[in-house]
Amino acid sequence: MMAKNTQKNAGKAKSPTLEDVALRAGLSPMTVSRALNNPHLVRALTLEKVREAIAATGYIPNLLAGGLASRRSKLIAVVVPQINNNMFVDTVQALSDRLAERGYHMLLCVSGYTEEREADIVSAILSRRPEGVVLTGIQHSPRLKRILLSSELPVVEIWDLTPTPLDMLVGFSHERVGNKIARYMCEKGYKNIGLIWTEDKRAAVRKKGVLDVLHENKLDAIPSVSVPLPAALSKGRSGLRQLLESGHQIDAVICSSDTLAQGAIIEANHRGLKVPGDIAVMGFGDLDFSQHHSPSISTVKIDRWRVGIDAATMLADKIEGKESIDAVRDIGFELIEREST
Amino acid sequence: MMAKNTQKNAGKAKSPTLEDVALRAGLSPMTVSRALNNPHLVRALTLEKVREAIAATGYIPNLLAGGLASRRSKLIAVVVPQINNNMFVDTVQALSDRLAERGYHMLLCVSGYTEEREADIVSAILSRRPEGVVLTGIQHSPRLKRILLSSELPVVEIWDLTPTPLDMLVGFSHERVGNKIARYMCEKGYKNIGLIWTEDKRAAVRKKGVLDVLHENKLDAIPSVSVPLPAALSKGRSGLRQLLESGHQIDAVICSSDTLAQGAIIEANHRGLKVPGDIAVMGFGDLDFSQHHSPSISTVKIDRWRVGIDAATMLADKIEGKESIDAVRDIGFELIEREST
DNA sequence: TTGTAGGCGTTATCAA
DNA sequence: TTGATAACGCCTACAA
Repeated sequence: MMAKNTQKNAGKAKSPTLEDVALRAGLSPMTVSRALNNPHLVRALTLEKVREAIAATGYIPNLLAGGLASRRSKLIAVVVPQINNNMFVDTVQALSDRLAERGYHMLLCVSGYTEEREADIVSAILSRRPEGVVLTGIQHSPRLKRILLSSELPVVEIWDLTPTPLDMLVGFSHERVGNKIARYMCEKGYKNIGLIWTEDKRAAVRKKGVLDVLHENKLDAIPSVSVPLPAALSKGRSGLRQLLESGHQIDAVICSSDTLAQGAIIEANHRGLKVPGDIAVMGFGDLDFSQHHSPSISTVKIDRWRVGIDAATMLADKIEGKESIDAVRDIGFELIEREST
Repeated sequence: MMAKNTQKNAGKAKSPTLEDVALRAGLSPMTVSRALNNPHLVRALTLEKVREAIAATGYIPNLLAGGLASRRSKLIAVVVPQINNNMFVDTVQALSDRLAERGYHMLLCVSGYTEEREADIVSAILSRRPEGVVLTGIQHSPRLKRILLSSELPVVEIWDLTPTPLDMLVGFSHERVGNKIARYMCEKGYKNIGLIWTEDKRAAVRKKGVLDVLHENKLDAIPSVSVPLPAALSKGRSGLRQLLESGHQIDAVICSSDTLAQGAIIEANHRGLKVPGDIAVMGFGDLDFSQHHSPSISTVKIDRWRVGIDAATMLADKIEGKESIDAVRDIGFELIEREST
């Protein structure tokens, strides 16, 4: 297959361009471009020639050039604190899938849990000229807010709720989740409740929601163990151990995630304590295993998939000028009672 | 802040360009570009002027333009069958981290488990002109191989092993994993072994590795339950149930993943069977929970993090002309004996 | 150490 | 329905 390169760079086999295709098809580059991007503006026969020429040359469009000229990168930046987190990962996958359907590619960035790093990462990623940004949470550094606002990019914040998002939002109220869990535990009659909690901000809001309601119900001085991120089964075990060995009487523990809850249950069983007979365990997240664990784990279910789908859809719609009705979407949550409580 | 736009587009506030920065700094665009990309070629005072002008204009480089001109996109395409898989997700995170350190961004694509879709996705992503590609596994469609080979891009295949990779590779031998597991189980004296296995290709190779050795040891007609992807705790439970109810005598089960193993253990306990007393359980992957489960789960550990780190490093090195010694890196694996066997 | 000229591969725009 | 022309914003190569 002879390379039909222009004279100048006879050496390096550069990948074929629109011009190469046009030459081969006996058309102008513009017509080929049109055939690719607006086929309905091109005669069927021409389309056919273009198809043939593309196949023959092995042409692959250059979206760097295309994006530069059209000012449409078809790129969405997605920023999450970490990928290897059971809660986020389903959302990311949903985002990726739906964005692909809509013709966008996903640039995935990991920000860790500090606002400064998030700001650095987003400002770096803006040089790719993404057409939209997905941010996790509603807490961002002032610098990041400024950059994003002045960029006028569509932004979706996910996994939290506020009446005043940067732009759009899909999430739920962590405080209300906490309230609901606490109310439920009180109604079940638990009197000596302990907490095993990770240290991130959203979890802290859920904790506040829990404590507020417990206090309303005259339950004070709630023993609480704080464990570092990431939430892991081992920390659920050590958390319960600490709680029990602190000398408090405990008839129930509320955990900031199902993973911790699973750890607590395993530790309880290991010590010969029955769940929920001797000690009840409540989780959060409704992870895959919670339903099928033994005992099955009471928890709060978040539609993680929907968060991703909605975020991608809202973004794509806004980019394409289809203004959707709601800029703030509360997807709610559902408390699921199972065997562990 | 007056916009110093050129006359033509007085309307839309376009984001500032190198030229805007240059004007403000009283320099040429080229010098500003140099200050950004090769600061050591620029006088300190000039550098300072540039910094000031960038801050004042709020300049954000345009990597679409930069990439087009320099033919360096600083983009790496990463293709995995699914993100929400406990095995891949750590590797992806490691990839993302290390690539960021090296100055690359990650374009993450989900291919599912079919070769055709993988080929479609990669050929689409090539239009972003990535400088390297990470592919999961060593099975690819002929079309994809052709495209990749003719693109002359650095490619790293991960999570499997072959003496003849497309380009570079970091992984391990699934067959040898299977061999080792089977040998171990035989040495422990288990005679009535059942299998609970998912259906993906790499798992199938491990299964073959297991069966080969079992047959060598005169263990034939191994009862085996096949479960659909994704591996989930529930399928471990139902898998064991099927195995037990099929009428076979079972003193041990080997599972294609720790998640299935955990499910099997839970099901066993649920039925009043002791693990490993009545039935031993072997997993694969050494997931987070395996060590802290009760009983702790015997498994094979893969350094998932290292796969990502190495893949990113090999790619970056190759792109930057630092040829590394080994194009094929076998990271091996480690059988970890724990309580469940 | 800095600047000039030209081109990277595509698309918007307008003309034919 | 197709084509010519001029950007898009930056960098390579070379000149000063």
